[in-house]
Amino acid sequence: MHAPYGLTILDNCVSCPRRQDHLFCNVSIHAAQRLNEIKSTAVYPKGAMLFIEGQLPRGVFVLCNGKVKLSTTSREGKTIITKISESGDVLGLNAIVSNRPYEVTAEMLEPGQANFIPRDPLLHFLKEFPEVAVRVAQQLSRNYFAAYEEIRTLGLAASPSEKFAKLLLSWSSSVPRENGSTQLKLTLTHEEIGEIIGTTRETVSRIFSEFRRKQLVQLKGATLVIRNLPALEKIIQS
Amino acid sequence: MHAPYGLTILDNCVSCPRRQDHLFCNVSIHAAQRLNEIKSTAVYPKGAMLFIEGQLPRGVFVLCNGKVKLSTTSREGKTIITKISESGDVLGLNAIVSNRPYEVTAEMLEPGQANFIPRDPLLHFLKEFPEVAVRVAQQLSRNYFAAYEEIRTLGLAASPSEKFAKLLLSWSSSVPRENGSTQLKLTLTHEEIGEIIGTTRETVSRIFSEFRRKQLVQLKGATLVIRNLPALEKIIQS
DNA sequence: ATAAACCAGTGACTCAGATCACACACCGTT
DNA sequence: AACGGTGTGTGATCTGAGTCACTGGTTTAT
Repeated sequence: MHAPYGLTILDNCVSCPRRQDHLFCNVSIHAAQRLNEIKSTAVYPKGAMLFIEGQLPRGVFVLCNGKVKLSTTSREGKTIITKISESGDVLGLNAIVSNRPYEVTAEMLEPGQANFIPRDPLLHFLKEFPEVAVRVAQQLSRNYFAAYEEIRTLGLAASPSEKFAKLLLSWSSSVPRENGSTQLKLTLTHEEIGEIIGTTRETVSRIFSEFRRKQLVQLKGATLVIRNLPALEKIIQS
Repeated sequence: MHAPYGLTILDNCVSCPRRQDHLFCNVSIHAAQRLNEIKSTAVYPKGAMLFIEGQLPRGVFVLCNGKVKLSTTSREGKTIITKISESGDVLGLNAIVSNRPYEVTAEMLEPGQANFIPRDPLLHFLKEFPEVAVRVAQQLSRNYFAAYEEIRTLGLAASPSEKFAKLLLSWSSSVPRENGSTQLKLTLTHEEIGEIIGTTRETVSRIFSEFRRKQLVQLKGATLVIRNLPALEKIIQS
């Protein structure tokens, strides 16, 4: 266990600019102390599985840094990625609240640190701090809306191009824009992008080529420059 | 207002066999009394809209009888049906909890009665009865899992045939089975079935024909007889 | 009773995207 | 340097399901 035990959830989060939004990173001092008692911190390597679809829920993971891929796989081996989680996200919450098996697999996309809170202490904690329980309910509701958005995308969006444009825009909205174009690190493979928007690797490759040809995006090494936001918006129009 | 005001939520639900499962139909006597004070009951005709996608949330509807179609529509006019709600379901809960616009449109598929609980009194009620609030959280979690199931169906299921088979099986699971075949009233049009499984009216028609040809199902008037459950299961296999 | 809507079924045609099959670039290993 | 592994780019081909068009049946309105 070479994890930095000196750090606490509070400590971790003090420096985080989005702390206010984070379910377990912005609670009363008493609640935070309690959380520190029941949590355990660990660093996970790239590729580590925090939990696997179908497992009985052991607890939740609060991601401190790094990215996590949430995915589900059919019997035939087809995989869809439902979300790329970032720091501050609470993983496995739905499974804990309703005591059902994890509905997704959570895999570290890059090395990172996470706090684990076991099921029973967590439920006990929520009874002790009802104000946090309310925020849990709101988080569940937010999860629902995210899932709902995905249903709309899968069920209503027409072509892979549209979905890809939508994905690029959702990425660009999380980074600052500078005179109409945004820049971001592209960490996913075409295969993974395909699993997000529900198409094949080849199709992603082709759409990508097409977007570059049309000067909508530009690729410099691993850095993706989105040069024409309006044109992407126009592709979506839904 | 020709609604049967004499009935209360409690009264309505006493005779309901699935009452135990229903969020607001199985609460303490005190909570029930409080609910009766803040609810109002009405009967809605077929085609009535309880609420519409995008509206600010006014409150929740507890469905007493009848069926309700929950759907969402894209700008281009394509519609998907996300759920057919039945008696006991609470509609609009997510919108109330997170105070966002209704994410779906709720339309009566057949005439029926519903209790309306306005937003503010409901939130107040939940503070007054935390044990009900916990059940609300669990209901939200259940809603999430239902949405998640839909994502899996839309994202992983391959062909319309598979999805239709899946739908038939989900229908058949809610009615008793008699020596391997189940019977149910078919109330939806092919168009609506298409909006559930994400395909066109014509394709539904063709798949339906195919299933009849293969003796998987049989149609007697508005009664659908599912004769070969195992074969349908085999079509899904995901 | 008749018209007007709506619903169901089926053929013919088309095309977007899945599938298959390569070629090539890049990177850490031995 | 040669190697296997992984990711990317693009042609060629195939096919499932969307679209269009029409028929006939059934329910609702006037």
